[in-house]
Amino acid sequence: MEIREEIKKSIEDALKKIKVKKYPEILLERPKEREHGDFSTNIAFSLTKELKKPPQEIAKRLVKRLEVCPKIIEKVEEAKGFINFFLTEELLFENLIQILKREKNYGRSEIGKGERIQIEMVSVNPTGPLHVGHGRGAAFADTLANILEVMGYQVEREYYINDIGTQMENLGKSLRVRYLELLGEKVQFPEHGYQGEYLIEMARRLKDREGDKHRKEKIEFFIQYASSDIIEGIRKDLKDFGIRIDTWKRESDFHKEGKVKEVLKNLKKKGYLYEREGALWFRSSQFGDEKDRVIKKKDGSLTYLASDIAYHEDKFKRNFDHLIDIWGADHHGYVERIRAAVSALGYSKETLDIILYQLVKLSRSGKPVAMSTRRGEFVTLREVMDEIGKDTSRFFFCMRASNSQLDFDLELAKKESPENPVYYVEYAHARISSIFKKAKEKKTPKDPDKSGPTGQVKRKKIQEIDLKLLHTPEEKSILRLLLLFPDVVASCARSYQVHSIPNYLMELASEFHSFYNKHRVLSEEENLIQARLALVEGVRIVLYNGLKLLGIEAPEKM
RNA sequence: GCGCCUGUAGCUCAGUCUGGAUAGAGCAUCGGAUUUCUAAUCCGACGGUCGCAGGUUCGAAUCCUGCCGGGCGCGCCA
Repeated sequence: MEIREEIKKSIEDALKKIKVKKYPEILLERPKEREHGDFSTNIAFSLTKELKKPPQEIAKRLVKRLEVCPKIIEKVEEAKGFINFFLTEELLFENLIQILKREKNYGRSEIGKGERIQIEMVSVNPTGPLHVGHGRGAAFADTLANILEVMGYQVEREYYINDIGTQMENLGKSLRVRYLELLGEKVQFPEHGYQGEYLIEMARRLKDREGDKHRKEKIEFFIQYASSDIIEGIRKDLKDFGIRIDTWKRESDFHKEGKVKEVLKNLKKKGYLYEREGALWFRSSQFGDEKDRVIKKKDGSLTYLASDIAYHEDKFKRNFDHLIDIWGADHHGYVERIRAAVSALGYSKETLDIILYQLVKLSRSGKPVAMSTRRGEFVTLREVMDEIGKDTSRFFFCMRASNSQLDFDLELAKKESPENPVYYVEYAHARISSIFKKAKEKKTPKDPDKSGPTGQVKRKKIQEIDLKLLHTPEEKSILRLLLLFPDVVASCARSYQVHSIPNYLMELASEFHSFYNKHRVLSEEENLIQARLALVEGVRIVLYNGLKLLGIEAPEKM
């Protein structure tokens, strides 16, 4: 990152020298072709209009005036109007040393400056177990949170529980019916009831434990029983899926504490509420929403919007620097009304970002798996975890951009074959660990420092290792890729995306496997062994750090 | 009907924000590689009118408009 800044600055200096004052932001991209260098800029193209010269000419003039630090840049060239920069070996070696020194901290940065970010994640209604789609949201949110933490933000992960309202009523009614059915009564199933198998099982557990003593119990009992049972299940699912939740907020608390009433009063005072057709409306259309929204129904009960507004106001009052809501795409109709509410309450829209993730299309060996929440037919996160495993599932969930649908083939994910990218990355890590194990065995008692695992590489004083011995194309490729890792993480943090991490790891694993096939680490030549051990240790550290961001274990052997 | 997301190789997708070099991977298919650190690996080949049509531009997968296909949502359900 410092390197990019350094190059940018030198370009700016050169621009000044040729007396160009106005220019767009200088973009450094990573060229597709190796011959085009490590970084390149198209700045000359953007100046053609102003200077009325062809890009080649502008680029040539710039190159002539460019003064770059020779420790970083070995060569600068003009090619078809582009300016290409080639990094020095020295820099690549220095970076490897940094990786070995910083280990788990390689890739970290202080860009976040300790700013506080609150992430609202998962927040599924406790009316049933988490399903695959929620798993994607959870894996995505958790990974993004990890990335932001590594970038120096203080992240608070929060789950908001809608534990009251119509849906809870329906849940309670449904459980009651299932319970009474088990006691042999014939009862009409509620119209909007939850038909899932899990409620029948829940009823059975209740009956097995406590018999028929709840036969005459009021609906509140069943709501209470069902929701706490489900919430416990959700907590356990998330925990086993490696998702950390720092704070659990309950909708009912906002009511109890009078915060919902308070926020309504506030909105009313500002003139953003009005009555029509017996209901109370929020004037959200005034803030960019398509239409106004009901906030209190004709029957006097409040909609979820009311408490959601109170919840968001509560977030603002807790003084976070940024707020991020991560929702399933099926909630996108909700985005504008929440943003409207934020504006209406007088808070900055910029502080709140709402990220939507698209749904998961589940299949098995290419055949789609039908899902319907209404009929209670869905594949739960628990089932996926049991069948596929936490790590593989998390990798798949984070592999695709969040705003495109995710195809998830259960059979493919389960396969331990080349079709499955997860093993490919893990295998690279395991192979490296295995090299170190071997190296340790080779160690002779007379000369314990000659070769060995990480500890030995470090003890031997990294500076003494002759990294210049790493000169093959495969080794160079790896060194260049390692240099990119901090950039990849930073770019994820900027764009609130995570899929570049798995993609990067696959690329790094691929470069490593190529190297491994062509060259031997534990060769005859002691200095070369040391240099290569340092190199693969660098790869191992980066693979480890990347997998860690995804919440995945890095296996020592497979 | 309206709104959001999406359409790139046989399949799954990067690349689109910030327009640039012959459009990249993986899988599948075909052909090869291991007496040596894990073959869950490697090397090579094949494969694309970037949904379609216009427009802007020296230059468009990328920006604009229209159309077509897929997903999701659409006033007192969440």
